[in-house]
Amino acid sequence: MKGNLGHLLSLAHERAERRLSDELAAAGLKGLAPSHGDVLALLFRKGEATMHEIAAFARRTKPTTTILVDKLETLGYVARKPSESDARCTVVRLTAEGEALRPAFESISRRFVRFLYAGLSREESETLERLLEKSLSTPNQPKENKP
Amino acid sequence: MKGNLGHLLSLAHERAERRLSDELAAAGLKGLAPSHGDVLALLFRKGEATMHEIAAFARRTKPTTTILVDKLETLGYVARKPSESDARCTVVRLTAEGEALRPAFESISRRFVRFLYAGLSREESETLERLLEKSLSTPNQPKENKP
DNA sequence: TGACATTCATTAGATATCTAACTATAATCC
DNA sequence: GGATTATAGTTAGATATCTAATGAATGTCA
Repeated sequence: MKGNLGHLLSLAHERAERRLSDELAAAGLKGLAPSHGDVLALLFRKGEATMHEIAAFARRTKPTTTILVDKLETLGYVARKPSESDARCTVVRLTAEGEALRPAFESISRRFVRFLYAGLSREESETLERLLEKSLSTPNQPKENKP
Repeated sequence: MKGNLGHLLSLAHERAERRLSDELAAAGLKGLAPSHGDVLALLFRKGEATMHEIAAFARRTKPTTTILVDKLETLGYVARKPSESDARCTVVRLTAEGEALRPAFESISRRFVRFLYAGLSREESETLERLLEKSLSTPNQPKENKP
C-alpha cells in the first residue's frame, strides 16, 4: 500500500488509450479516437442505436455524442434517420462503408485485448479484474472531513 | 479473464478524475483540474521547478504545461522567473497565495487516497498495485498481426 | 383535454489536450 | 570559433470533452 493507486490507474489508462489510438491510425483511421471506436463497437453489435443509447454505452455526454456521430457521419461510416416510433429520437446505423470496417475493428480489438493482458497470467488477470471491480463497486463515501 | 480490463481501467480512471475534480471544487478551487493539482503537487514538494520538470511530472506535453502554468499564474498561485543558470529555462515557484493552498491540498490528497482504497483490504490493495505495475512494465509487443 | 414536467437531441461557449511549427539559448564538433 | 545540432519554452491550430441553455416531442395527471 504505497498510496499511488491513482497514479497507476492514470498510467494504465493512458497506456491503453494511446495503444488504441495507435491501432486506429495504423488501420488507416487516422482521425478516429477511441471514443469513436466505442460508437462503432455498439453499432457492430446492435446494428443501430439511438443517440441516447450510444451516449450511455460510450459513457459520454449527449453533446459529446452528437459531435462523435457528426464526425462518423461526415466520414461516411454511419447515417442518421429519425425514429419511426418516437419523433424525438434519432436512430444511427452503419452505412456500407461503416460495415466494411468490421474486420479491421475485430482485429484491432483482439490485438488490444492481447496487449492489455500481456505479461499477466490467467490467474493474475482474473485477480486484477476482480479487484478493480471490487474497488469500483465501493460506494463513494462522503467528501467531508470528519471533525 | 473476461476481456474487459480496458473497460475497467477506463471506469476506474474516470471515477478517480471525477472525484479529484469534485474535491478541488469543494475546496473552492472551482476552475482547477486534476492536472493543475499535479503541477501544484510538484511545487509543494520541490519548491520550484522548470516547465520541463513540470511537464514530465504531470505527464503532459510542453504546450499543455504552458497553458496549465498560465492559468495558475493568472490565478496568482505561481510565478515564473527566468533561470539564472540557463537562459532557456523558466523556473516556476509558488507565490504566498499558492503556498497557502498547501493545507487544503494535503487534506484533499489524504481523502483521495482514502477514497481510492476504500473497500479494499491492505492485502488486496497491495495486490492491485503490484498487478497494475506488472502490467505497465510489460514491454509493448509489436502492433502488427503475425500472418 | 390541457397544463406541466420529462426526455431526446442539438447548439453555444469554454477548457484541457494534442501535434506542428517557431524562437531563443546552449552544447557539440570539425 | 563558427556551423550544426539539441534543448526549453511558446504560439498556432485542431479536437474531444464538458456544462448550460434551447427546441421539439412525449408522458402525466387533474
